[in-house]
Amino acid sequence: MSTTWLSDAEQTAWRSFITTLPDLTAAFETDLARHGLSMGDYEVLVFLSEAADNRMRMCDLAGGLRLSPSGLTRRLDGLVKVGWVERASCAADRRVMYAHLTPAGRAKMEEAAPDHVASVRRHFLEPLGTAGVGQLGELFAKVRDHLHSLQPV
Amino acid sequence: MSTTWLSDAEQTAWRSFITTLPDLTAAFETDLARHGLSMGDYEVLVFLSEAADNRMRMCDLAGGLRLSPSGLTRRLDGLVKVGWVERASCAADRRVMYAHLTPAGRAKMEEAAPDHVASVRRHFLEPLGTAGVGQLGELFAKVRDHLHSLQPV
DNA sequence: AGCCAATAGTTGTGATCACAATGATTGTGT
DNA sequence: ACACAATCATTGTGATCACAACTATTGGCT
Repeated sequence: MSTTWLSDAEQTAWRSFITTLPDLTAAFETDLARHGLSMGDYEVLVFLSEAADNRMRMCDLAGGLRLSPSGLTRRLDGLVKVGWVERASCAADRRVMYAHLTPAGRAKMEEAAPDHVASVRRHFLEPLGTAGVGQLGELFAKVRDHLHSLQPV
Repeated sequence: MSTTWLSDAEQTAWRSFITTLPDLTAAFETDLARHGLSMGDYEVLVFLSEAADNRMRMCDLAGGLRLSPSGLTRRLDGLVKVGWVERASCAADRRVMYAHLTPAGRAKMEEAAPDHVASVRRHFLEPLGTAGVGQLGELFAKVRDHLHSLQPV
């Protein structure tokens, strides 16, 4: 039925989703803060650590992180200041700046990653259960595909 | 298995979840912006419209919205400025300020709500399918209960 | 070659939010 | 009655982010 309102089942599902999200991300942020990292910082390190040569162009990184160009510029400022990332210009295209993970950045990343994984497991995956994890993956894959089909990247 | 890393199934589930979320909320924000509302504003109106006498104490509202007291104060400033909410002091306890939904605020809320519901349905519930909606509700209810059992409100 | 649109990154500005400090009021314990 | 802790809301300050404007560079088109 496609009325203007939600059915009871839809209502409870939507509410449990939308009310749980802030608490869930707050739990992740709190756990990561013990390493002096925000989730935003951590995700930058993850992207760079998985990239070829531990570096990415700013625009690609911004796209992957769903950050605006200016947002990434300022986020990187912080990471550069503490020495986990450095900027490197590109000889082939002088418009381009690379964000490059430093050894210190990689060390910080490897220090924090196990705790973060444990945090995700403890606050999220574990309560879902093995079957629930599989369901969750399928559900959000559907949502993602639907979003991308409407608003192609 | 509780290793330091995620299994493939966990990995794909977690990634599809964490990468879809920003796009999903962006879709909701975009749709709501057609009414001049942010999701934050909209949720304030929802809470007040469902409260007794269309009003709530600031501290209760902040708790419900998962906002800090200062965050709510500033968010309310904006809503008061456009006339959708007004502040009212409490005779019984003069520390307390009520946030009170105005008729204009209720009208704005009733104008935007059907579109927002349609947005939620279109971007989220519909791709999930009927069975998926039920699964989602159960999954996040488990996560919520787990979070609250660890960090009681 | 030369013009011009497209791309890459930064900076100015304003919005949103949290933390800490402050002021005002309430309630509790003695 | 009175002191003191707790509660409620706001303000000062700083962090994060997006949008718009800007500079620099590149690549396509004539």
